[in-house]
Amino acid sequence: MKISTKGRYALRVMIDLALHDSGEYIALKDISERQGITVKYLEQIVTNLNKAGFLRSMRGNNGGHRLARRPYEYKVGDILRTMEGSLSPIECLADSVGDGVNCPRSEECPTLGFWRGLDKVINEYVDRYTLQDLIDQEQIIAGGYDYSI
Amino acid sequence: MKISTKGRYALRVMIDLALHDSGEYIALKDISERQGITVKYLEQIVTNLNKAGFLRSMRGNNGGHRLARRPYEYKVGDILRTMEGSLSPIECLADSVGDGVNCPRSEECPTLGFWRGLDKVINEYVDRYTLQDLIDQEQIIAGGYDYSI
DNA sequence: ACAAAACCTACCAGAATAGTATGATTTGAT
DNA sequence: ATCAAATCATACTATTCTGGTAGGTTTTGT
Repeated sequence: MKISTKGRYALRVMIDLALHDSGEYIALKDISERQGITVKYLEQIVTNLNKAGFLRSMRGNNGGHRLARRPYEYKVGDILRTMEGSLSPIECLADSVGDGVNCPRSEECPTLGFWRGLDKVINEYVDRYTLQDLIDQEQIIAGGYDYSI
Repeated sequence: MKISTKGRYALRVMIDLALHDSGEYIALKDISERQGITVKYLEQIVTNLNKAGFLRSMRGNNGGHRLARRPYEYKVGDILRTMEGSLSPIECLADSVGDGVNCPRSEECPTLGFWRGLDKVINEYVDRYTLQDLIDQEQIIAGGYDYSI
């Protein structure tokens, strides 16, 4: 029941891109230095995010990546599902239909309802957060908002 | 983000034991036939459940296993955590402390709060259900309660 | 004594995870 | 035109996890 590094790192990449958004493209090299993730591994992650339409990328010199939309327009759930494939706790809820009826035991399965409920609370939770929410958290930690003044 | 077969099967074993509870010990062979899981694999699962104190087991002829308590006294979450080790979505929340502070980045981690929340909704959900709830579900499916009369 | 059953330990094949390696292609700047 | 920086594409690899299988030992009721 673990989120893979791809999912966790993807979130960090998106936050990094948002925090350093200056209109310019941001090179993986820069993200790598800040996040401590190798450029080669970042390439895999960024490729996924790119295919999902989350980024604008530019090849060549001075190329790089930047967010395609504004932070509050990304649901954390969408980012995670893109990387993880599905957040369903069991396989039969992860298929295209997603309601578990393709399992031969579904008719008589006493646990199906329970699993559907777990699937629901997980997905509803991750969809309650946007990238902006995580950035706000970062700002608070970094002292960006000092309410003590 | 998947529950392993061990966790899913354990739930089925517990339900099976509850439904066939006659005061006698129930042999793995019987559970195997009903659930379609090999005796050898069941041994692994039952060993875990036993160590957690969930079962009363008897060796030798006419031996077997039965529930140590009554179905409503088992939280589904306890059964799953026993088999999965932890239901935490990320490693740093799965340790003994369980609050993520042993990660060197925890101080500056903008996602920690988010992950803690996910951990919370998952564990709170699975702890809202008892084994009895799953059995009731089974009874309904099997037509055990026919309110139409 | 015997048979049935749990218990214990070890082994194994395949998949997933978490990367690493190599090189091709594109592009802006000089 | 050339060069360097960067993405893009593909392949490889080591380790761990998953989902079992196998063989033998011990216990116990009859």
